[in-house]
Formats: sequence, structure tokens, C-alpha cells
Amino acid sequence: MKPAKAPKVTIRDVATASGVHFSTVSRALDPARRKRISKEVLELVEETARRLGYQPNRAASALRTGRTHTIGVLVPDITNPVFPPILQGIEASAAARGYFVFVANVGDPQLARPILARMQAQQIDGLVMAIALRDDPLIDFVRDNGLHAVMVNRADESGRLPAAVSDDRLAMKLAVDHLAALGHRRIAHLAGPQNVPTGVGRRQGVEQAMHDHRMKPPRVVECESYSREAGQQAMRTLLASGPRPEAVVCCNDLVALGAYDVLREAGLRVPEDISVTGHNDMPLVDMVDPPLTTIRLPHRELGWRAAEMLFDEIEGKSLSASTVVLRPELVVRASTAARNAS
Amino acid sequence: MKPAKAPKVTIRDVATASGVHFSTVSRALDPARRKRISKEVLELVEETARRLGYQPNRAASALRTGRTHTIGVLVPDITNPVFPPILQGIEASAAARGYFVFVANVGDPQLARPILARMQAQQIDGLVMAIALRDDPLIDFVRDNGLHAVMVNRADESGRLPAAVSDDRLAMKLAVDHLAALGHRRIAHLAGPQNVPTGVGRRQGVEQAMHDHRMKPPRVVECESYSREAGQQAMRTLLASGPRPEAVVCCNDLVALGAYDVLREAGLRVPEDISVTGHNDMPLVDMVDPPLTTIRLPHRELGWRAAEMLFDEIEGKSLSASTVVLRPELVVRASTAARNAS
DNA sequence: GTGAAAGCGCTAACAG
DNA sequence: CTGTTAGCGCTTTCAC
Repeated sequence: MKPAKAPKVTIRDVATASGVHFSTVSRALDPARRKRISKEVLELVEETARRLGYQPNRAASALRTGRTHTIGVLVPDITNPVFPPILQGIEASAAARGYFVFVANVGDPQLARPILARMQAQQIDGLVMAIALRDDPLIDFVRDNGLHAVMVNRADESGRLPAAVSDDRLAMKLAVDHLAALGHRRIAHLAGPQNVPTGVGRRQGVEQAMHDHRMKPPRVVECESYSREAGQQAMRTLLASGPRPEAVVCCNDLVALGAYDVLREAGLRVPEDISVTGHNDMPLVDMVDPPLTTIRLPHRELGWRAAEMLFDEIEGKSLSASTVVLRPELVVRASTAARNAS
Repeated sequence: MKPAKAPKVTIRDVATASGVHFSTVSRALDPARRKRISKEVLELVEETARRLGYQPNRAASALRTGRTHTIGVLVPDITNPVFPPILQGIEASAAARGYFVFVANVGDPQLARPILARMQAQQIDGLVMAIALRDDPLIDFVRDNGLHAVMVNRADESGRLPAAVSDDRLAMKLAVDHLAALGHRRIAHLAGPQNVPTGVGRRQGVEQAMHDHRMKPPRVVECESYSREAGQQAMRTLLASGPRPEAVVCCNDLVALGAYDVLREAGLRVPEDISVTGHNDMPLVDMVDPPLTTIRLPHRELGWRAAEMLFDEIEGKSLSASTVVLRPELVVRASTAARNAS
């Protein structure tokens, strides 16, 4: 029968039980210093530690060393399906390197500062930010506090912080190239919020790609957010404000689905009357009607790479690239069709 | 211009700056003990603390008090869309009560123990478990270690741990009642893994409800997991092994979508040839073809309630119910139709 | 109401 | 190679 409560065995208990000084135990149990211990003592200590069920107290170690093996992650909305794979990547890297991850959902940007303050009180070793507006003062705040930090998914354009991102311009080029190959010329863009780096990058990607194809500049409607509702609203605005485009490139999948809603209301068929593309390849967009042509991102790897960069920096082996740009990939499904299909 | 690195101001700095003893500062800054401090001193201390940008060091406090204001959450797969809202609920409650949340993705059940050990080393105050098989030894382990813990989403049948769950039997009754009202009698069930509490509960719910309607017991095929692939496989088995049912009640949405895949392959139409129901109402199942009739769960509230129970227990005000059962809700869409529709 | 002193469990000089 | 010693920043007696 086991004891009712964990009896908290400390380094001293292990020491007396194995007849050595407690600092010897401390050394023996630290991979970095264990080599300076004689083989016999080392084995003895390890054995008794195991037998007694010793668990190091990280709080004590943290107080002494200033390192908690803990990082914070700031996400805007964990229910947005792009973030779970990113988090998974971060967490996998953290687990592999002996860190733990505090996840905070920063619904309202106003909350970022207080949350960050509390995280600092918890003595986090570093921070992964999946939030941040363009020129966000938060970035300066983080740097001024000497906090190790990296960004993921969204990059800070000024490069003040290392980042792991997908190539937004390439992503949109892939979409436009695909539509161009299908014969479309009048392409519109439902753009993301222009105060967010990805919103700008993707819009520029569309514009650049269309320019390269010698098309007229796209009609652009900015969405208020990356949501289905915002997509509906933007699509309504687009339909109301001019001739119907042949295709519409959307800043993300949710916006594309919002566009679907409005097009259906308006009696327009996708892709016969109008082609639609998304971005993210979130789960189930292959099951919607019609299956959505979109851009797939290596979300999990984005998270993994961001975390690796952060840990390297924390541990002082900061050789890693300052910005990692990963390649997105076009996934063709049934929401795009050749122009003369109608 | 701000200092390059945070100069870590401590309680002593605040003390000398305000000309009092550091223990007075400690008292003044603790809501629970601040009342014993004279008004003038209190205000002075608060003011200087603010001026110096004092941040309490939780690691020190943790070492002294044994409380870290940190909890761990074990989820099987954060990319499964049921978990993000649960996490969000947990995190919202935690933020409101001054706690932080370690999230660990326990892909392989084998990993649970080592992860838990590491969390204990980090001195977590409590644990929320969204994993656990039936009669999982992990539950005993947690209790024997005197760890405060609650379960969420999946309950331990033996009631060894408090839990916040949805009423699985009711959920399946809602589905069966709905199908019965549409005139169906030959209903099959694609069941969840029978080593998981929810798998059993839902199967029993279907069986009980059908019994109550005086129907013959359902044909049941067990899925290997709660995934689309497992749903495909189970649906294949079902079609191959007997007469075609009029309706199939699925243990969750992903399984239902797997069933869609196979029915489409087989040239069967949903709902004309066969009605299908899901469970969870995950994002976008209203956009698939046809939109899925399913059961909606209060996932966010599940997480919130679980966390609240945990914090109450940690803080010793353990008046809360031991098990909270929340009501699921039927969402009728287009994957179910009356029997004579065909 | 405030000061003094001890110590949580650990690491990191410094001796020997 | 191992023992000694001194704190990390905080809370918590115990005095006054």
C-alpha cells in the first residue's frame, strides 16, 4: 500500500540514504556535472534516488538558477484551427527538450500586457507569440524587458524578433497562377485585416502575381477579421460594388466559406459561376460543398521550428536563422474550374 | 529610455525604497494580510512597488509555500476540435483565478506517466485530465500521489475523481428519438472504442433508447478510434455484414464523415437512402454535404466547470459537486430525413 | 502594526 | 572527486 500523500523526498533524503553529502547528490543527478563523480557513488545515488522516488523540485532550482524550463505561448484564439497544430509543434519540441508550455488565449489584444506580466512573474524562460499586430508595441515591450521571444505564423515586418512563418506571397501566387491557368483574368481578393502582417503580405502577393500575369489590379475588399462572418460581409460588399469577378482569392478558408454562404444566397454556383480559393487547408474543407481549393501550410512544423529557435536562444546556442520561411502548397479541389466551364 | 534588461526588483528593493522592513512589504502586497497594515504604510508601499515596477517572483513564493498557481492539463490530441474549446474554458477560468495552465499533448497513453512525473517536478497544484481509459491505473496513481485532479469530457465510471462531462446517454437518446420520429426502425450504431468511457456510454444510450421505442437491438460496429478513417472502416463492415439499415447513429462527427465517404463510394445517398447522425457538432459540419445532423455539447463550459472544481478543491473550498453533468442538445440538419422520403 | 530571523530545496563557488 | 557554505526571493513564525 502506498502512502496517502506524496512524502516529498528531497535531495537531502537521497544523500543520507546513500551516505554522501547532499551536494554530491545534486551533482550526480545533473547530466552536465555527473561526469565528475566516481562511478560507484554515481550508481549508488541514482539507485537510491530511484528507490526513494525522488523528484527534483523545479521551483527550488528555478529560484536558484533563474531558469524555470517554462515558456509562454500567446495565441489569439485557440479554437481557430490553425493554432492547434502550431501548438502541437511547439509542445512536441518543448517536451523533447524538457520544457513546459503555458498557453494563454489572448482574445482581446488589450489583455496581452497583463497576461505577459503574470507570465513574467512566473519566471518564464521565453515566449512564443502567435499574436501581434503590425508594428505592435508589444514587441518593443518584450525586447526591452530582455525576454527571449520568437514569433510564429505572423512575423514582425521590422525583423525585431526571430520568426517562423509561411511564405504568404508565394501562397497567393500559387492561387493566382492556378486561376490564371484555368483562364481567369478578372480576379478579386477578399483580403485579411490590414493591421495584421499576414493580411498585408497576402494582399501584396495577389497583386504582385496578377501584375506578373499582366492582369488588371484586383478588386480588393478588406475583411474585418479572419472569420466566416467577415467573409460573408466582404463578399456582399464585393458583389454589390461592381461587375462579378470570375474568381475570388480569399485570405483564408473561413473567409472563403463565408463567401460560399453569400454566393449561395445570391444563387451563384461555385465553381461554375465563380471560382473560390482559400488559405490554410483547415480540417474538413475537403468535405464542404464544393470541396475547397486552398493553400496548405506546414503548421505543425511552423510551431516546431519557432520553439526550436526559442530554446536555442534561451540556451545560448543562438546560431539559428533569424527568420524561417516555410513553403506553402496548393491543394486543388472542386471550388475552382476553367473559365469556359459555365 | 528603458533599461536593456529587466533589473529584477525584489521585495527588499521596495522595502528600502520606502523605508520599511521587507517583511512589511510582503504583508502589504498580499491581499489576505494587507488589512493588518496601517493605511499610510500600505499606500506608500503600493506606490513604490508600482514605481519600481515590482513583479513578485513566483518561483520563490512557490518554494516557500508549495503552491505554484499552476495546473497541468492532459489532452489526447489537441488538433481534435473538441479539445480547443475545452481548453479555452479551462484557461479562462484559470486566468480569472490567477492560475496558469500547462498543456500537454499525450499522443500515446504510454507517455502519460513520464509527462505527469515532469509536471509533478514542476510542482503543479492540480491536474485536469481529458484522457483516461476505463479503469485507467493512471487514476489510482494520481490519487495515491495526493494530487488534486478532475476529469473532463471523459468520466471515470468508478467516480474516483470528480468530473465534468456531457450526458452521453441522453445525447444518443436525442438522436434515436429524432430518427424514431422520422419513422426509422432499423437503426445501426457505429460505436466508439469500448475501452473509453464515452464509447460505452454512448452505445448504451443508443441501446436503451431503442429498447424504449420497442425497436430491435441495433447492429453495433465498434470503431478503433474516434477518427474519420475508423468511421470508414466501420461503415464498410456494417454494409458488408447484413441488410442495409435505415439510419446510422455515429459516436462522433468524424466517424459520421467517414461513413459519408463510404456511403458515397457505395452509391448511397444521404439522407435519401440512409440517415446519418453525428456527435459533437464540430466546426464546419454544417458546411459539409449534406450538413450533418448532430449533437452539440457545451465544450467550453465543460472545461470551465472542470477547472472551477479543481481550483475549489486546491483552495480547500471543496463544496462543489463531485460530478457535473451538462446537457447536450440535438441539432437537426440535412443528413436525416423521413423514412418514406426515399 | 512592524521588525527580526529562519528556512523552503536547490545550485554554485570555494576548499580540501 | 567530495564536503562546506552561502544564498536565490519569498512567507511565516515569533518578538516587541
